[in-house]
Amino acid sequence: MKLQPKSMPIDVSNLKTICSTCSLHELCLPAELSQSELDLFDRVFDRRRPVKRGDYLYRAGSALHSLFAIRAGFVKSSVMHEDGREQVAGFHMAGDLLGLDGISTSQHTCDTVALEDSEMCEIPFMSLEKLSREIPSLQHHFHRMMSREIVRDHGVMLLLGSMRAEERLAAFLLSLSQRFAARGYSPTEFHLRMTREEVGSYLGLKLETISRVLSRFQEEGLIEVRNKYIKIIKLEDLRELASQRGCST
Amino acid sequence: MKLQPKSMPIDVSNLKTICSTCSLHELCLPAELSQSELDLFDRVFDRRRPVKRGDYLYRAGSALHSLFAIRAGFVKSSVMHEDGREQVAGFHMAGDLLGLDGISTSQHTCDTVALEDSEMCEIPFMSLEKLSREIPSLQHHFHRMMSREIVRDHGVMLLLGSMRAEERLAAFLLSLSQRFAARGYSPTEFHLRMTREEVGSYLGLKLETISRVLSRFQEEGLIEVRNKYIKIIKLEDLRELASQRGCST
DNA sequence: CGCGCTGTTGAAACTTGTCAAAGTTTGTGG
DNA sequence: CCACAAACTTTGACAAGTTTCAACAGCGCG
Repeated sequence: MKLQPKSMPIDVSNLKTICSTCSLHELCLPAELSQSELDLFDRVFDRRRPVKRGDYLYRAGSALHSLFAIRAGFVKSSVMHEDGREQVAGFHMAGDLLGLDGISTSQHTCDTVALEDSEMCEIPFMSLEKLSREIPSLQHHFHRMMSREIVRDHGVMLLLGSMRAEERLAAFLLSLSQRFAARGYSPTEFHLRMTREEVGSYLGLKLETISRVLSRFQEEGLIEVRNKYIKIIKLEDLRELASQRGCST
Repeated sequence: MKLQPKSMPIDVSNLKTICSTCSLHELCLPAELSQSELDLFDRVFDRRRPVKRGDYLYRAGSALHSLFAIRAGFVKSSVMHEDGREQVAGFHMAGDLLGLDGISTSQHTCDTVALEDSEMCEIPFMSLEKLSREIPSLQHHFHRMMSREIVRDHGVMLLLGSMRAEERLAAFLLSLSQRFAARGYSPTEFHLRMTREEVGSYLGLKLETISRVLSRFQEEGLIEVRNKYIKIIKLEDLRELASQRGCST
């Protein structure tokens, strides 16, 4: 049995940096730009930055300089309690835009760390604002991405506020499945990049509960679990469990 | 004993519509604009719209036309489950900007309804985008307001994900207190505009739990409760209960 | 090859939800 | 302006779901 998901459809090492050739540009900030706009965009944002597992993109309290678009990899952002407890605020993958929390006060309010070796496009925020004054479709798309973040957060609030453990985990798995699918990976087989504890933090549950519910799902034949490997067997049943109450990780 | 909070510091009936004379413009979208920019802003956005208690500003699924800045009043927004359950996503008061969720897909994703007679400034979104291309400080302030919404949502996620009922309610009361104070009302005496059920929905708790915790707070002398009237007696103790884990309603 | 981190599982404790009943306030129509 | 109905709130007893504590197993990195 094959335990690894399909190999990555993007060969990072061969990619040119610029957006116009990036296979993500449909998902990412320059979506909807015309070729000439894209060229302009490229001229302004040509920074590419690899980050290793465990590297922080930014930390709560640090000044906002740039937003980061994920070119490849997997990232977690979390807010800290004063007492040291961590609440995971989101998991992010290729095409997602990070750092929006920092615009409000020009200081980041959460920590963002790579859960696997990743590659970012760094987008100086001042430049983005300037350029988006010149390119209306860029401006609009940026607004949509911020708004999408708000909608996503509402989904999480819904999940945390009114779903039981099983429902939360089902919604979480479905959300991952959809997001992987949108990026060309298998929607039914994938590796979790995060620990049970991080999943639990995100879903407002303890790691033991995550472990138990995953085991129960497996007993019921909904999924197959082996460590971080997940195979979704009965997608429809999972969907029913989550009651379609959309959550978008 | 006086059970009513101070009368409103803003006499709505005497206000002119335009932002330049609005006592909220420090809190609201045109914050940071110069006088000439403000005049320009006024020329574009002079719509003022009263809404009665129970009126919807917009509903999930409806097209985004305008954002709404609250001039006066109190508003609730909520997302609906398919099964009919409601999750309150936020409570909003004077100076808050509503409708940001609709930018993502040009369709609103939540319902927004007035909890008391209120007055809105309607801001056509297309015009806002256009104007913010011309006025960088407006553009930047708009971005900050969207970002603030994201930060606020993270605070709620933290609250829902890792605080117990008492902590959640303490944080909620403190947040209301701060927001009233910022608008010139008493930070220690106010009327809740929403029902226990709505508070519960927002905090991920049942209405009975809200009622019980409020009673317990009263027994412990932290607050005085009479129906919707709340008087905070031991602000510091409440703060400690909430562990300062900031939530911004 | 072993130590540490991660994950699994069980039993007991705790928090919150559910159900039910009664009291209170608010709004409406006469 | 009163009366009644509807909506909201409080409180208790009990049930359910989740966490806590603890022990142990497995995997992976050095």
